[in-house]
Amino acid sequence: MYVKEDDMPRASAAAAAQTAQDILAAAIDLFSEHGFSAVSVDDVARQAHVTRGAVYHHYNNKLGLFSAAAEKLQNRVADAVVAAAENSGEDPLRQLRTGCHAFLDAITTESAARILLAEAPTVLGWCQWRRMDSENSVVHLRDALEATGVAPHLLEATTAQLSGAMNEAALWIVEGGSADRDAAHEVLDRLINAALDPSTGGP
Amino acid sequence: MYVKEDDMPRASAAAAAQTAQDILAAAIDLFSEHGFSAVSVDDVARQAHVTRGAVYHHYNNKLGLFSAAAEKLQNRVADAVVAAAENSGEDPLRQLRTGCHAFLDAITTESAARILLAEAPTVLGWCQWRRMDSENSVVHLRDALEATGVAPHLLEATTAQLSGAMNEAALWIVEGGSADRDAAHEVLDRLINAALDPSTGGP
DNA sequence: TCCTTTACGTACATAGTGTATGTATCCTAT
DNA sequence: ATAGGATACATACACTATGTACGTAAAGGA
Repeated sequence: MYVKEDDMPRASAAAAAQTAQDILAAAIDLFSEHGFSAVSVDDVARQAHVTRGAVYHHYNNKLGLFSAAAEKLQNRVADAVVAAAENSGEDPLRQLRTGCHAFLDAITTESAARILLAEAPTVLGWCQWRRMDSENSVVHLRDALEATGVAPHLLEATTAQLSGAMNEAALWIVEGGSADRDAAHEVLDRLINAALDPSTGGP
Repeated sequence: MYVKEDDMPRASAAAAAQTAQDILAAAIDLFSEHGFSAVSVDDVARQAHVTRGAVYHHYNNKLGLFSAAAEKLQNRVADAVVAAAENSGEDPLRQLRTGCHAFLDAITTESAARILLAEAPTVLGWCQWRRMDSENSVVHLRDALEATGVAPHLLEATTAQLSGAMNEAALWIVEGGSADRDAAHEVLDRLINAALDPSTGGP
């Protein structure tokens, strides 16, 4: 026989939103620490002080839960990037630079790196991940590169490779220490310049 | 009751090696097409015309099977890269360039991209993957960058970000068409130059 | 106050992993 | 040559995790 721990009325609309939020927070916490497959829905439920039924009610399956977690983290990162870029003035090149460095800093904090960079592409599958990433994060990079005058036929390829470089740099920073962070930013500056300067192309 | 399809003596040493190879081939095929979690050990066993028992005998669990598959593909790619680099003469810069382009071409063929770039880091976990990748693939890039005179304090960061750029480029090529391939190679050349030329550093 | 909807909790069906066990064949030592 | 272990599988079973069907109680509008 199940007995409610707290006698607070859990079924009101506000309370329901709160439990959904609790579940999501627990999911982000556990997924970022142990990875998708090593975390069971029951684990998430326990950490959120609910049963699996509640999880399946708010998020229709385990993938939905993970997807929601990834989207939440992605929005946080994107917000930080956009805010930094907008605060850096009008020059598109300066905005690009600032945005890239802000991305590196934002994604290496609050355990976003593992979920967003390592697991999301695999767990969600490429099509869904690409769509999510394109709509939220990469699109800003693409637009910034376009604004600074990257050759149109290289725009997509440049976006992809610069994005890949930043993602790998982020994972490398997370794994290493803060000394690595400075080096990563320095190398990133070089790559940004290369992406912009046509004179450096070709052998 | 199970009846052997072929009456060939399956238990000899050579035959055992053959079935192990068959199982690995089936695993590579299925994992690359459907992904790790969507493929069951039973699926692999069926495709290799054995039972799950044989799979668990040769590879002690599902992760071991995947690990073996990844290692095999990685060796193939590494061989192609080394061969191309050695055929390109003595100049370390030319070797670096040739090797990078060879990597991009090798990893985008024979379905290595999905297993090695998308799934392996997640499935195997970062520590094991990093170790495997460092010992086989990234180490060549690192050595080549070192030979061309990259600043020591930026060597690791440069290796990571260039590697990340190439990996993302590979996934982008696989997803797109052959027109994308040319653009990817062109952008990659720019990034390589940037990694080498100190004058492009800083804002 | 009734009635539908929401928000959960519970029980079960199913699938997939790993392991224990059985058996036939190979290999080696005597 | 043969006995005895080791190898190469196949089979059966236990356990875990997912998802779903169902039950219940409270919320909120009619």
